[in-house]
Amino acid sequence: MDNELLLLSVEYSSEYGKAVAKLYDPKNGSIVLWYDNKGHRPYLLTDITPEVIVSDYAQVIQHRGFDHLELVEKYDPLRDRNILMTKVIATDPLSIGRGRNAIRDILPRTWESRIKYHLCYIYDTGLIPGMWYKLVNGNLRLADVEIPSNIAKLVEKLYRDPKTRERAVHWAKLLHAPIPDIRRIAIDIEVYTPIRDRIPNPREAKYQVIAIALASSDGVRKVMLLRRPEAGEEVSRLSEGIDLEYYDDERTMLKKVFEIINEYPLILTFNGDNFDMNYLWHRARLLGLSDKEIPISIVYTGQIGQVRARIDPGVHVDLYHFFNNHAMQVYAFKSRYRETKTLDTIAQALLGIGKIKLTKNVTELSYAELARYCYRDAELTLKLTLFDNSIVLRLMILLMRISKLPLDDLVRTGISQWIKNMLYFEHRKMNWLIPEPIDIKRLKGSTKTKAIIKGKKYLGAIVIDPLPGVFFNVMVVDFASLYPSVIKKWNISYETLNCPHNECRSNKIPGTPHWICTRHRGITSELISFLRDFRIEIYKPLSKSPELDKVDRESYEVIQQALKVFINASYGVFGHEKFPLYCPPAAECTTALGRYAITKTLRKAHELGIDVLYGDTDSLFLWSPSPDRLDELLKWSREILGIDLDVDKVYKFVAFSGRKKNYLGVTVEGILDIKGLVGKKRHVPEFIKDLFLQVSNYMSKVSSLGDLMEVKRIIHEIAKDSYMKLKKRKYTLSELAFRVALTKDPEDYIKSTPQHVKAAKLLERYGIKLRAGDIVSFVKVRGGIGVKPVQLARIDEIDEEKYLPHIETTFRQILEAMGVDFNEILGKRFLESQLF
DNA sequence: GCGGACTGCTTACCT
DNA sequence: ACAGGTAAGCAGTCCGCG
Repeated sequence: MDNELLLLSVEYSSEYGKAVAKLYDPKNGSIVLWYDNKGHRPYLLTDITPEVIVSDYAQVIQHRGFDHLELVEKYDPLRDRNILMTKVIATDPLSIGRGRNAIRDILPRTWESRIKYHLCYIYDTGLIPGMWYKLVNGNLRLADVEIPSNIAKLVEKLYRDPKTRERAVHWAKLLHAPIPDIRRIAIDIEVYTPIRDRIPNPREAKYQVIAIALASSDGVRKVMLLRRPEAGEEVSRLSEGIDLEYYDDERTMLKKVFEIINEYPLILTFNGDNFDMNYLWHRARLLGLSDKEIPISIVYTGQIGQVRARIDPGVHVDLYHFFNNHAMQVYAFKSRYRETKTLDTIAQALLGIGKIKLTKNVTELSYAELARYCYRDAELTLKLTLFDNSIVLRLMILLMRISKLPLDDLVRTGISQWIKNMLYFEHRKMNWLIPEPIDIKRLKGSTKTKAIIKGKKYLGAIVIDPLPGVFFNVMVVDFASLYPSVIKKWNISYETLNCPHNECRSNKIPGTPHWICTRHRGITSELISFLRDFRIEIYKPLSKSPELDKVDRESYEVIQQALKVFINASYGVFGHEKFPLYCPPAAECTTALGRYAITKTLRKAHELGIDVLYGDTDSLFLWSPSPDRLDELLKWSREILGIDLDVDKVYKFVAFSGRKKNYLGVTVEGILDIKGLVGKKRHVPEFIKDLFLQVSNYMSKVSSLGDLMEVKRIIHEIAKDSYMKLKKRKYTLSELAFRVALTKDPEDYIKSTPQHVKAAKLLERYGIKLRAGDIVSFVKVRGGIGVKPVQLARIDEIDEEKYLPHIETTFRQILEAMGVDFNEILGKRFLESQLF
């Protein structure tokens, strides 16, 4: 790895008027800047010929940013033909498409004119963020990557066609290039505020920065403090080994922190875009520092209120955005921090430590207290990238390589941007014209199936009605990555769907009137195939292989996770109207084929005499299938259907309540698996969850029908007990609280006012304002509007009767699975006699 | 004016 | 700013009722 540099980011330097690459040099842990040296310029494409531009659109030529015109040939994937287009080249990105009179707005039709310049530069140069480069004669050259022999063999086996194999090898290199542990520093600031609980406005930056904490991967543990007489005694070092530096002058302190920022390739913050970096920039300006002295620049993105703090020469990684990415929460971190998204909750979930709890305002803290508090935040921010062998940073680098996005863009955008960029990169690589959404819409038509849910665009998956009851020895088989597999096998892509060739029209997708191209391989189909194959055939098995050592298994696991993020969203984006390659009929075909696969398999199972108890989208629950027949079914699926069907789980028993997406099972390993039962839902009161947990524990020990009878008795006991406790007010308010999330701000509920919103509005009268995303804790009370937020309720106001139906449904779901009526266990009469 | 039947809204979940 | 399908509880409305 001599002299190799890792590409972290590509940006447009308005100072130099050209693209600049930011590369990481692991030798000294610093940033190397590289400026474009080929005179690459921003441009757009149009179908207007140069002659007509000159004659009819002279404003283009006269535009202050106009450079020149070129005629280029492009492949138009929607019409399957090569076309000539005019490339209008400008001197700067703004002239192409920002502000009044941009060239984009002069011409009637343009293509590729909304692509950010720095991304356009990546597509044209083929630079891959996250990869290693060498500086050769002033140019960046991709460093070669050695693929381990076991992987190379697998790739060779999977891909026979030489051209495809070459592409596969390229992907393998992306995934296998070494990942360095990048030197980084986390920053957190505290600001003086005269009013308690009021967050200072960074745009005004009216108050002093009183503390700046720094925690770095190379051992910096420091807090810079502004001298304030009221903050008590000056300590130079905290017992935890944190150095404290005192400054009389805020301006000097900021200059010092900027010097430190300048030295690091990666600057980590938690919400630094909106607060810390934003505040520092405005404050530094207010204190008279010049732009040259401030390594931060504030970029207002298109969206209102969305601010981005750029740092030079390093890269600013705001972890708040990354950890709020839905895909990361669901796939990579298994919903370990689903509800709230503060530094405290995320750190608590992933690191096991939270923020320091304050009882006073930061302004009232002593130097030591303030430093400790502030440092903890910086430390947590740093540790979020250090835990599990820097898994978060490793994941980011892999995601950069797959998406081709610079690190700063990657951490701030969601999966649809990642997939978009990956596909755009591929289009440009093959000299394909990137289609405009309107053209896809016009040429591909609309969806033809009817969704079950009102307001949805097309029919989705099938859920088989479960047979209520308890079943022993249940085997769950499922298709490995059903939708991506379908997309691969049936060549689904926006351009292959309803393609312009007459001979393809008969290649219908079952259950739809759509057809798929037989001439060409679809671009999205091929790309998703690679990601799918690499995950399913290579990295997932290897990550579990006992023959490999722990370090290898772990690194394969990260690769597997990174691929999963893309694969799992690969179908959904085509049904998402904001996705620039939005193509709902393509998504419709994918689900149609998913239904086709599951129904065919269901039929085959029947033929083989296997009882199917339940199924959802891509899975079937088989009741005690004989090994021969099971094997035959799996083989049939692979050979005839062409999709891998595998055994996913084996249950000792499963209890189906008769409702869809609602069952409880215990695996042969003794793991309790609960799906969709209310007792598990986040919002139900703690005391009900606890009752449910008690029953679940007994359930997990069940191994015979006799045991089930015992469970019935226990449910009776637990329920009776709970009624008594409820009546005697033995539960605390907190145990009785429902915890429901606001999906919008309270005032935005127009059509109806749900209970949690009523509670939130009551709270508002006491000056506690809840917003979208916050969780409202409320209890049910007698009189008034029937609910009160826990903060305002008293235990004697509780309306016990309103809790009974909730206890009932919780147990009913379990009891109905056992074929027992709830009233049989605890009849209504019992309740009336006992309770009221 | 009141209650049951119904629809619609909202949330949390499943794949 | 990935998708659709399902369960549950409550809000709001309609309708019939001398």
